[in-house]
Amino acid sequence: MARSLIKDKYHCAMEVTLELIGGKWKPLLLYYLFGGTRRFGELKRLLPDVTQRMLTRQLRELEGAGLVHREVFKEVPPRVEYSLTELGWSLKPLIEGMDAWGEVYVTKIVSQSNVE
Amino acid sequence: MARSLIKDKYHCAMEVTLELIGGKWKPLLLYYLFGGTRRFGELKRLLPDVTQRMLTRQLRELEGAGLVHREVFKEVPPRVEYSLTELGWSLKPLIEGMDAWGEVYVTKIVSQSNVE
DNA sequence: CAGGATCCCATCTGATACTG
DNA sequence: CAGTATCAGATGGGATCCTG
Repeated sequence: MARSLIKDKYHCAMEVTLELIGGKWKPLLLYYLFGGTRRFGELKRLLPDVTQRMLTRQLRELEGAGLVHREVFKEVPPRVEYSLTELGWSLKPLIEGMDAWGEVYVTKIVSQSNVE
Repeated sequence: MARSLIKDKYHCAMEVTLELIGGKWKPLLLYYLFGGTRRFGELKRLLPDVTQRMLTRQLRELEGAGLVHREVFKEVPPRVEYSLTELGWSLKPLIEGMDAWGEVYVTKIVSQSNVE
Protein backbone atom coordinates (compact mmCIF):
# COMPACT_ATOMS: atom_id res chain seq x y z
CA MET A 1 0.00 0.00 0.00
CA ALA A 2 1.54 3.25 -1.10
CA ARG A 3 1.65 6.31 1.03
CA SER A 4 -0.35 8.20 -1.54
CA LEU A 5 -3.21 5.74 -1.16
CA ILE A 6 -3.04 6.08 2.57
CA LYS A 7 -3.04 9.83 2.34
CA ASP A 8 -6.03 9.76 0.03
CA LYS A 9 -8.06 7.48 2.24
CA TYR A 10 -7.22 8.71 5.70
CA HIS A 11 -6.96 12.16 7.15
CA CYS A 12 -5.44 11.09 10.38
CA ALA A 13 -3.37 8.13 11.51
CA MET A 14 -5.83 7.10 14.18
CA GLU A 15 -8.28 6.18 11.46
CA VAL A 16 -5.81 3.56 10.31
CA THR A 17 -5.71 2.03 13.76
CA LEU A 18 -9.48 1.95 14.01
CA GLU A 19 -9.86 0.35 10.63
CA LEU A 20 -7.39 -2.39 11.49
CA ILE A 21 -9.03 -3.41 14.75
CA GLY A 22 -12.57 -2.26 14.01
CA GLY A 23 -14.13 -5.42 12.66
CA LYS A 24 -16.93 -6.99 14.63
CA TRP A 25 -14.83 -9.79 16.08
CA LYS A 26 -11.33 -8.41 15.77
CA PRO A 27 -11.04 -6.83 19.20
CA LEU A 28 -12.14 -10.07 20.81
CA LEU A 29 -9.76 -12.10 18.68
CA LEU A 30 -6.86 -9.87 19.65
CA TYR A 31 -7.96 -10.13 23.24
CA TYR A 32 -7.77 -13.92 23.19
CA LEU A 33 -4.56 -13.95 21.20
CA PHE A 34 -2.94 -11.86 23.93
CA GLY A 35 -3.44 -15.05 25.90
CA GLY A 36 -1.17 -16.91 23.53
CA THR A 37 -1.25 -19.00 20.36
CA ARG A 38 -4.65 -20.44 19.51
CA ARG A 39 -5.94 -22.99 17.05
CA PHE A 40 -8.84 -22.19 14.77
CA GLY A 41 -11.25 -24.47 16.58
CA GLU A 42 -10.10 -23.11 19.89
CA LEU A 43 -11.02 -19.57 18.83
CA LYS A 44 -14.32 -20.89 17.55
CA ARG A 45 -15.07 -22.27 21.00
CA LEU A 46 -13.97 -19.06 22.69
CA LEU A 47 -16.30 -17.03 20.48
CA PRO A 48 -19.44 -19.17 20.31
CA ASP A 49 -21.45 -16.55 18.44
CA VAL A 50 -19.16 -16.07 15.50
CA THR A 51 -19.78 -18.05 12.33
CA GLN A 52 -16.97 -20.00 10.70
CA ARG A 53 -17.05 -17.68 7.75
CA MET A 54 -16.62 -14.56 9.84
CA LEU A 55 -13.96 -16.12 12.01
CA THR A 56 -11.94 -16.99 8.93
CA ARG A 57 -12.43 -13.59 7.36
CA GLN A 58 -11.53 -11.54 10.38
CA LEU A 59 -8.46 -13.64 11.06
CA ARG A 60 -7.35 -13.27 7.46
CA GLU A 61 -7.80 -9.54 7.63
CA LEU A 62 -5.73 -9.38 10.78
CA GLU A 63 -3.15 -11.50 9.02
CA GLY A 64 -3.23 -9.25 5.99
CA ALA A 65 -2.67 -6.26 8.23
CA GLY A 66 0.42 -7.92 9.61
CA LEU A 67 -0.97 -8.20 13.11
CA VAL A 68 -1.51 -11.94 13.21
CA HIS A 69 0.63 -14.84 12.09
CA ARG A 70 -1.06 -17.88 10.60
CA GLU A 71 0.77 -21.15 10.64
CA VAL A 72 -0.55 -24.18 8.77
CA PHE A 73 0.66 -27.61 9.83
CA LYS A 74 0.56 -30.15 7.06
CA GLU A 75 -1.16 -32.83 9.04
CA VAL A 76 -4.28 -34.92 8.85
CA PRO A 77 -6.51 -33.71 10.31
CA PRO A 78 -5.32 -30.20 9.51
CA ARG A 79 -4.07 -27.89 12.22
CA VAL A 80 -3.81 -24.13 11.93
CA GLU A 81 -2.43 -21.94 14.66
CA TYR A 82 -2.85 -18.23 15.06
CA SER A 83 -0.54 -16.01 17.02
CA LEU A 84 0.28 -12.32 17.24
CA THR A 85 3.14 -10.80 15.32
CA GLU A 86 5.39 -8.25 16.95
CA LEU A 87 3.17 -5.57 15.46
CA GLY A 88 0.15 -7.31 16.95
CA TRP A 89 1.71 -7.39 20.38
CA SER A 90 2.48 -3.70 20.13
CA LEU A 91 -1.27 -3.07 20.24
CA LYS A 92 -1.63 -4.59 23.68
CA PRO A 93 -1.38 -1.40 25.76
CA LEU A 94 -3.83 0.34 23.46
CA ILE A 95 -6.35 -2.47 23.58
CA GLU A 96 -6.06 -2.67 27.33
CA GLY A 97 -6.59 1.07 27.50
CA MET A 98 -9.77 0.76 25.47
CA ASP A 99 -10.97 -2.04 27.66
CA ALA A 100 -10.36 -0.04 30.81
CA TRP A 101 -12.05 3.04 29.39
CA GLY A 102 -15.06 1.01 28.28
CA GLU A 103 -15.33 -0.48 31.72
CA VAL A 104 -15.43 2.95 33.34
CA TYR A 105 -17.89 4.18 30.73
CA VAL A 106 -20.30 1.32 31.26
CA THR A 107 -20.16 1.79 35.00
CA LYS A 108 -20.92 5.49 34.73
CA ILE A 109 -23.76 5.03 32.26
CA VAL A 110 -25.33 2.25 34.28
CA SER A 111 -25.11 4.24 37.49
CA GLN A 112 -26.63 7.25 35.74
CA SER A 113 -29.57 5.50 34.16
CA ASN A 114 -30.01 3.71 37.47
CA VAL A 115 -31.38 0.57 35.88
CA GLU A 116 -30.85 -2.97 37.12
CA MET B 1 -29.26 1.32 28.96
CA ALA B 2 -29.36 -1.48 31.45
CA ARG B 3 -26.36 -3.56 32.35
CA SER B 4 -28.20 -6.65 31.16
CA LEU B 5 -28.43 -5.19 27.68
CA ILE B 6 -24.78 -4.32 27.72
CA LYS B 7 -23.87 -7.78 28.85
CA ASP B 8 -25.99 -9.34 26.14
CA LYS B 9 -24.48 -7.26 23.40
CA TYR B 10 -20.85 -7.09 24.35
CA HIS B 11 -18.42 -9.69 25.53
CA CYS B 12 -15.74 -7.27 26.46
CA ALA B 13 -15.66 -3.62 27.51
CA MET B 14 -13.33 -2.60 24.71
CA GLU B 15 -16.10 -3.34 22.25
CA VAL B 16 -18.10 -0.58 23.89
CA THR B 17 -15.28 1.87 23.34
CA LEU B 18 -14.90 0.90 19.71
CA GLU B 19 -18.60 1.21 19.07
CA LEU B 20 -18.69 4.71 20.54
CA ILE B 21 -15.81 6.10 18.52
CA GLY B 22 -15.96 3.76 15.54
CA GLY B 23 -18.14 5.77 13.20
CA LYS B 24 -16.58 6.87 9.97
CA TRP B 25 -16.12 10.49 11.00
CA LYS B 26 -16.19 10.24 14.76
CA PRO B 27 -12.47 9.88 15.39
CA LEU B 28 -11.82 12.95 13.28
CA LEU B 29 -14.55 14.89 15.01
CA LEU B 30 -13.13 14.05 18.40
CA TYR B 31 -9.71 15.00 17.13
CA TYR B 32 -10.87 18.47 16.15
CA LEU B 33 -12.93 18.90 19.28
CA PHE B 34 -9.81 18.31 21.34
CA GLY B 35 -8.81 21.61 19.80
CA GLY B 36 -11.73 23.32 21.49
CA THR B 37 -15.35 24.24 20.93
CA ARG B 38 -16.43 24.25 17.30
CA ARG B 39 -19.43 25.48 15.40
CA PHE B 40 -21.25 23.22 12.98
CA GLY B 41 -20.05 25.06 9.91
CA GLU B 42 -16.54 25.13 11.28
CA LEU B 43 -16.48 21.35 11.53
CA LYS B 44 -17.92 21.17 8.05
CA ARG B 45 -15.00 23.21 6.76
CA LEU B 46 -12.50 21.11 8.71
CA LEU B 47 -13.92 17.91 7.20
CA PRO B 48 -14.53 18.85 3.59
CA ASP B 49 -15.47 15.31 2.55
CA VAL B 50 -18.26 14.74 5.02
CA THR B 51 -21.82 15.42 3.94
CA GLN B 52 -24.06 17.58 6.07
CA ARG B 53 -26.23 14.61 6.81
CA MET B 54 -23.36 12.49 8.11
CA LEU B 55 -21.88 15.34 10.08
CA THR B 56 -25.16 15.87 11.86
CA ARG B 57 -25.67 12.19 12.51
CA GLN B 58 -22.23 11.46 13.85
CA LEU B 59 -22.34 14.49 16.09
CA ARG B 60 -25.72 13.44 17.42
CA GLU B 61 -24.44 9.96 18.13
CA LEU B 62 -21.48 11.36 20.01
CA GLU B 63 -23.91 13.55 21.91
CA GLY B 64 -26.14 10.59 22.64
CA ALA B 65 -23.16 8.70 23.99
CA GLY B 66 -22.48 11.54 26.37
CA LEU B 67 -19.14 12.42 24.79
CA VAL B 68 -20.14 15.68 23.15
CA HIS B 69 -22.16 18.63 24.36
CA ARG B 70 -24.37 20.45 21.87
CA GLU B 71 -25.38 23.99 22.63
CA VAL B 72 -27.95 25.81 20.54
CA PHE B 73 -27.99 29.60 20.59
CA LYS B 74 -31.35 31.08 19.83
CA GLU B 75 -30.13 33.61 17.32
CA VAL B 76 -30.72 34.52 13.71
CA PRO B 77 -28.85 33.17 11.89
CA PRO B 78 -28.71 30.10 14.12
CA ARG B 79 -25.54 29.13 15.91
CA VAL B 80 -24.76 25.70 17.32
CA GLU B 81 -21.59 24.91 19.19
CA TYR B 82 -20.13 21.52 19.87
CA SER B 83 -17.72 20.75 22.66
CA LEU B 84 -16.47 17.74 24.56
CA THR B 85 -17.99 16.65 27.82
CA GLU B 86 -15.81 15.50 30.68
CA LEU B 87 -16.33 11.95 29.43
CA GLY B 88 -15.27 13.05 25.98
CA TRP B 89 -12.10 14.63 27.27
CA SER B 90 -11.29 11.43 29.12
CA LEU B 91 -10.81 9.78 25.74
CA LYS B 92 -7.95 12.07 24.79
CA PRO B 93 -5.05 9.86 25.89
CA LEU B 94 -6.59 6.87 24.17
CA ILE B 95 -7.20 8.70 20.92
CA GLU B 96 -3.69 10.09 20.97
CA GLY B 97 -2.39 6.60 21.57
CA MET B 98 -4.27 5.33 18.54
CA ASP B 99 -2.96 8.17 16.48
CA ALA B 100 0.63 7.48 17.52
CA TRP B 101 0.28 3.76 16.88
CA GLY B 102 -1.27 4.36 13.46
CA GLU B 103 1.59 6.67 12.59
CA VAL B 104 4.15 4.03 13.43
CA TYR B 105 2.15 1.39 11.59
CA VAL B 106 1.88 3.42 8.40
CA THR B 107 5.59 4.17 8.48
CA LYS B 108 6.44 0.49 8.85
CA ILE B 109 4.08 -0.68 6.14
CA VAL B 110 5.19 1.98 3.71
CA SER B 111 8.84 1.20 4.31
CA GLN B 112 8.12 -2.50 3.82
CA SER B 113 6.18 -2.23 0.61
CA ASN B 114 8.82 0.23 -0.53
CA VAL B 115 6.42 2.15 -2.74
CA GLU B 116 6.53 5.85 -3.55
C1' DC C 1 -10.40 -29.83 11.35
C1' DA C 2 -10.37 -25.73 9.02
C1' DG C 3 -11.98 -23.89 5.79
C1' DG C 4 -14.46 -22.22 0.77
C1' DA C 5 -18.74 -20.94 -2.00
C1' DT C 6 -23.31 -18.81 -2.32
C1' DC C 7 -27.02 -16.24 -1.34
C1' DC C 8 -29.33 -12.75 1.49
C1' DC C 9 -30.32 -9.09 4.52
C1' DA C 10 -29.44 -5.03 7.57
C1' DT C 11 -27.03 -1.25 8.38
C1' DC C 12 -24.17 2.45 7.13
C1' DT C 13 -22.98 5.98 4.05
C1' DG C 14 -23.64 9.16 0.20
C1' DA C 15 -26.14 12.42 -3.23
C1' DT C 16 -29.43 15.61 -3.74
C1' DA C 17 -33.01 18.75 -2.69
C1' DC C 18 -35.48 21.47 0.61
C1' DT C 19 -36.24 24.63 5.08
C1' DG C 20 -36.87 27.47 9.68
C1' DC D 1 -26.47 28.67 9.38
C1' DA D 2 -27.62 24.41 10.69
C1' DG D 3 -30.00 21.44 9.80
C1' DT D 4 -34.17 17.59 7.73
C1' DA D 5 -36.16 14.37 4.14
C1' DT D 6 -35.85 11.07 0.67
C1' DC D 7 -33.78 7.92 -2.23
C1' DA D 8 -30.04 4.93 -3.70
C1' DG D 9 -25.69 2.53 -3.36
C1' DA D 10 -21.98 0.28 -0.77
C1' DT D 11 -20.39 -2.58 2.83
C1' DG D 12 -20.52 -5.79 6.62
C1' DG D 13 -22.27 -9.50 8.55
C1' DG D 14 -25.01 -13.90 8.75
C1' DA D 15 -27.17 -18.68 7.21
C1' DT D 16 -26.44 -22.60 4.96
C1' DC D 17 -24.25 -26.09 2.44
C1' DC D 18 -20.08 -28.22 0.63
C1' DT D 19 -14.91 -30.14 0.82
C1' DG D 20 -9.61 -31.50 0.99
